[in-house]
Amino acid sequence: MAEALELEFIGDDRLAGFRLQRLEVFNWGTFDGRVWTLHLDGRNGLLTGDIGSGKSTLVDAVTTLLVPSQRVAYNKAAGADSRERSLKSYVLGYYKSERQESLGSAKPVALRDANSYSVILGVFHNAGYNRTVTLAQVFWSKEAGGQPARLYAACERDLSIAGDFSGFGNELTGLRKQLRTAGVELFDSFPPYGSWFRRRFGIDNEQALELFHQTVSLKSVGNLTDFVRAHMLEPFEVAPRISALIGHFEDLTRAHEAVLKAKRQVEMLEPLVADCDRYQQLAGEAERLRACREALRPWFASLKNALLQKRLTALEEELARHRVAIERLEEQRRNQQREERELRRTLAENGGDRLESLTEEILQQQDELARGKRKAARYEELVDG
DNA sequence: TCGATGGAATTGGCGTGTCT
DNA sequence: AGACACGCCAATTCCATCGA
Repeated sequence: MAEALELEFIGDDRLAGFRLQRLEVFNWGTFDGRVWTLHLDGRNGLLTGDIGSGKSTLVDAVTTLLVPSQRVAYNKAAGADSRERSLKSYVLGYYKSERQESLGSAKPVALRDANSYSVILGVFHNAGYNRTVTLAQVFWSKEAGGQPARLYAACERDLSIAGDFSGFGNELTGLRKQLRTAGVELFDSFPPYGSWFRRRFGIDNEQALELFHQTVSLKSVGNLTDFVRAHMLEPFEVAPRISALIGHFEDLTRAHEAVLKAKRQVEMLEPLVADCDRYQQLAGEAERLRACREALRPWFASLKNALLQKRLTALEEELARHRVAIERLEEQRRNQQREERELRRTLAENGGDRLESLTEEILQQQDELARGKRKAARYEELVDG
């Protein structure tokens, strides 16, 4: 059934942006038992085939890689009943229904059982920036009858199912370890996986993927206006938008008031700043003058010191001069003493003793004379009396 | 339109392996 | 031996879908 598919290339668009390079599926729907690869090399492709040959199965593989699971509705492209296709049906490989004789109800027949696992892998390449991103998802049955468990894997290089998603033994833990060692990012849920590849692909809006999903899986668009409204326009909530506008306006008003207040504050503070500057200048000046005043005493002391030194020198010179004068006078005195002694000696030698006795005699005669005069005067008085 | 339902995502607990 | 990362599991919450 799967072999009946054909892929032909139409046109050759400019290979800009991230484009699907290769799609690989393993145990996906009716693509059973080996790795099935679709080489697109980033070009547009036209998938043709008979009814039920697996066209939408491949398209759903791409959808599953890029769209969160709760959004995926596998029945859209096939236009079939919602119960016909599900993730479980792809993983287990339902290919027909068998009417059960005992119950009379239809039961799907699976290609695989719960012991197998499935891998879908897409390699995307951006020729403009030479970047490659591989997205892959691994599915396995956790419990019989339940929904398949899944592991999301993403890596910024070219991976393949044969090279990276096989040969790990029976346990999924081995696969986790193997992928982690190879530098592959693993995710347990879609949101982190989705944001990982959206960041790499440069898709900043989740709605873009929603639109992609809708356009991939829709066969016809009944009402274009509704379609555009539902999938291409952001939902527009008026009330919160208005309240946000009012809030924004109030914010602006508050900001304006804050600016005015700040301006007033600046105006009021500017003289203060000038005063502060003036104060600082005056304080510096006062400090400088104070230091000068402090320096006056030593300055004058040094001046006085210099003057005193000068005076000391002058006095020392004067002292020396006086010493010389004293010496000279001393010499003179000694000479005169010698002369005096010479004269005395000469005097004594030339009757000096006689002169002395004559002097004594003169003094005695003068005393005698005075006594006589006093007696005469007494006599006169008595006579008269 | 609304409640029921089921699946997906999230969160917290527990066990295990690895590294220091 | 203890700290830490990781995986697994169960309980809970969230969300989309379906049917009355």
